[in-house]
Amino acid sequence: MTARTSPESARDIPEATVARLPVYLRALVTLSESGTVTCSSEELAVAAGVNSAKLRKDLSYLGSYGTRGVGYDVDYLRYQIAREIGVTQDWPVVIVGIGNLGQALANYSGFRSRGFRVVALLDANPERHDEVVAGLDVRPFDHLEQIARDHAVAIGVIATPAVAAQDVADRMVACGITSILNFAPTVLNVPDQVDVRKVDLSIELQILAYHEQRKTHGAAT
Amino acid sequence: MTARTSPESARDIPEATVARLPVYLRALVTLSESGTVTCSSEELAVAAGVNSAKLRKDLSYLGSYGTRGVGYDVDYLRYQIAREIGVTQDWPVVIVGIGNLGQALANYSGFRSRGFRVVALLDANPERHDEVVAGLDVRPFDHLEQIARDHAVAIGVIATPAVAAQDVADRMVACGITSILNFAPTVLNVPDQVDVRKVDLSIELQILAYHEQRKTHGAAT
DNA sequence: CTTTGTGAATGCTTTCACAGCA
DNA sequence: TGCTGTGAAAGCATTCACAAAG
Repeated sequence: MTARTSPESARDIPEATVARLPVYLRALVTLSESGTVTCSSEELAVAAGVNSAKLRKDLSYLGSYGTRGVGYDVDYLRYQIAREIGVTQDWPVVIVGIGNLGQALANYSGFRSRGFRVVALLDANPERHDEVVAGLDVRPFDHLEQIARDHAVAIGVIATPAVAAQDVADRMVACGITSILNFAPTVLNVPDQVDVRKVDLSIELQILAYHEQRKTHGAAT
Repeated sequence: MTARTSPESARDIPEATVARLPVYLRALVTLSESGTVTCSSEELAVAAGVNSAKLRKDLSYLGSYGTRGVGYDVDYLRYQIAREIGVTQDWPVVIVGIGNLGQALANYSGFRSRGFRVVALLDANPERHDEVVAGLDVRPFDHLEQIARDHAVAIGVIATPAVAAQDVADRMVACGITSILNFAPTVLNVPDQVDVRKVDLSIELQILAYHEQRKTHGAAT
């Protein structure tokens, strides 16, 4: 029953809205870079691929950042959303499992430009410890504890094979990491206070296959 | 009560359920490989990381494949779900954009083992056309039309930079591809009959960052 | 007159709780 | 008895439609 004397963004934002805020932020960055100063909810909605009623409802959870009859100031709204998400600061991140996918993640420039900094790459396989990926040494998994402490890492990325993922998650949790992005195709068991998000490439394809099957089934002409 | 003479999988399955079927399938494969013959909804739910009421409700949309008092036959249910999703057949897939991520996807063994076959790798950059990735030649993007026709490709994967993604999507649609998995951080505009699913790595991290920010803020005890 | 912000209505999803069957 | 399958209830999310504000 935490009595929060809340500073101001204590409104609780629905999960569905939280998941869309980064999309709005991306659209705003694009608009800003193209020199757009002001935009209506309709324009931003199109850029973000949602409908404008939903966009306005989502933004209303953050506060009243628009002007009636005019729209939103692109840079102002961009800042407010970035602040709400928490990407005005930089988040240190470790990636564990430097196979093909781990390397791709390490090289992904989109992280750095969006508030994340990869501080270490770890792999259990000693043969990889020679390598340098994306300008970082690949280090032994055992270094996790020290790295997590030194850099105050709160977010970990798991890109190992499925069998290793639970062990890695356990070790991350033991090191005080409380947010995990899991690319391994397995369910992770973690304590309640730890957030896990999963990205499963083949699950996404399977969802597409389901709908595809339905299409070719029904109409054919 | 519905008197269904219907061809059999004509029930319409809620989208939220469709998205979980691949997770159940994966859990069933694991159970099957570990020699489990029968499992209760509770056991399967734990393996899939959901609660058992949700699992049973989800399965009820497919039909009555369990036995009261006993549970589910692992292999039988596994087959029924695979059939419902449409992964008893093989789906030919093309990957466009063979950078770090595209290479990782091309090498990902989880596709082949789960009903998908990568039939071609395409890239617009001529410098890449020498390379062989995952046993496949990297071919010019212009070959898309012919490849799509020859292999009856229905599913395309976009792993290009954001600026190229819409063009690639347009070309895919023109070639008759009706399902797209998009890894580029941009919104795609496609006709209604085309399904798009997106995977955005930095959006996932941003969602974690939002919750992380809340944790370190509020309670400490 | 334009466009936001938001109650109210609608539509989905999850959870409950128990009847029905093995 | 034990566990599935499912109506009914509760909880979320989206959409509507309009009052309020500039």
